[in-house]
Amino acid sequence: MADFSTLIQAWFRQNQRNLPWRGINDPYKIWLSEVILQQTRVDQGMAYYLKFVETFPTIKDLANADEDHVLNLWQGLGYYSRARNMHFSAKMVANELGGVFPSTYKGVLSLKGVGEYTAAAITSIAYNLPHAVVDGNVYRVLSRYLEIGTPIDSTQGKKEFSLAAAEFLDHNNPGDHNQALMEIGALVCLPKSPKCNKCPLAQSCASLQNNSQLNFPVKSKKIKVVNRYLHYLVLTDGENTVLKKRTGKGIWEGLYDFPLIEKKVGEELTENDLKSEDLVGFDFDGSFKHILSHQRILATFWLVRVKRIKLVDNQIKIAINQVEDYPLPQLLIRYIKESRLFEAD
DNA sequence: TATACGTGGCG
DNA sequence: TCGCCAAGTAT
Repeated sequence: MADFSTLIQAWFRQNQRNLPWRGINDPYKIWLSEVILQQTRVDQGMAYYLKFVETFPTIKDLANADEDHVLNLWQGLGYYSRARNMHFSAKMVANELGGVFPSTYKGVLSLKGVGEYTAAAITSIAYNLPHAVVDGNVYRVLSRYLEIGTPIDSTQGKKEFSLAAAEFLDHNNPGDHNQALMEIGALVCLPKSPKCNKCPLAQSCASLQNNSQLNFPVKSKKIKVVNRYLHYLVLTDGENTVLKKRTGKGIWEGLYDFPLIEKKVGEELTENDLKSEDLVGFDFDGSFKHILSHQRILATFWLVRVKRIKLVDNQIKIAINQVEDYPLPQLLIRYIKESRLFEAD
């Protein structure tokens, strides 16, 4: 009987998707694709990859870009630290490594935003180095194939799955092996309804034999969701509106939004929250529920009319038809699309 | 080690 | 509607 890696690679040759980052060995583009695909589906990331490659064809182009430009291209994809870290690392490669992308596992791992998974993916695919990837797909395939019940979000689990993945690795073709395993996870060994009748590992899969597929992988931690109540102040003097860059450590760091006031449950916005002698009046202008991984945001938008806009801190004033120049959270993009205030001319 | 970090699709 | 999931990393 053919061994594990032979089976998955034969399947991969026949069934892999035709993706723009396949069949290349430019470490920069492979790096970009891997970062985009962190916690992100191919369908969602594809357009972003194409945009990035077109706008920044080389790591040097990315290094020379403004952060706002990079974040603007990333707008709508989420997990914006990926873009900030990649930009930071590109500048580091350009300025401190002579523009040469690192060629060892440790060197790649040292880049900001690159962890064990991404370092293994880049070095195995671009350089044919024997490092096994362990991602969500690998956890799912291997936990079912071997019926490993150790929680994948535990230290012990990470250790066990890394060991198992390394034992199966084809040292002659680590890149193809890694991509084949992940592709099976993405196309066949699905979380809810695995297509075991199409799986190249069906003959030897423990979960298929015992019909235990849906019991794996095991996770121990549960996500708890908290509610947040954000009141956005859309300050306008009839022509311009105030935008503010988010510099704090929290969500949407580096993106722009309106000045906002956060309230507790049941608390309402009052005129005291606005306190401007130039205040003409304010009106409710819409309310959105925005679901995030760990929080449920209830956003209320207030159209605040003032005689003239006075800027404070690092606020900037924008013409109402120029919001597209700034990277914004998806929540605000949705609001702007639905609000009459930002209609172009 | 536990938590924060986005968005969109699916059953 | 809601919880889970999707090629993880930083702190």
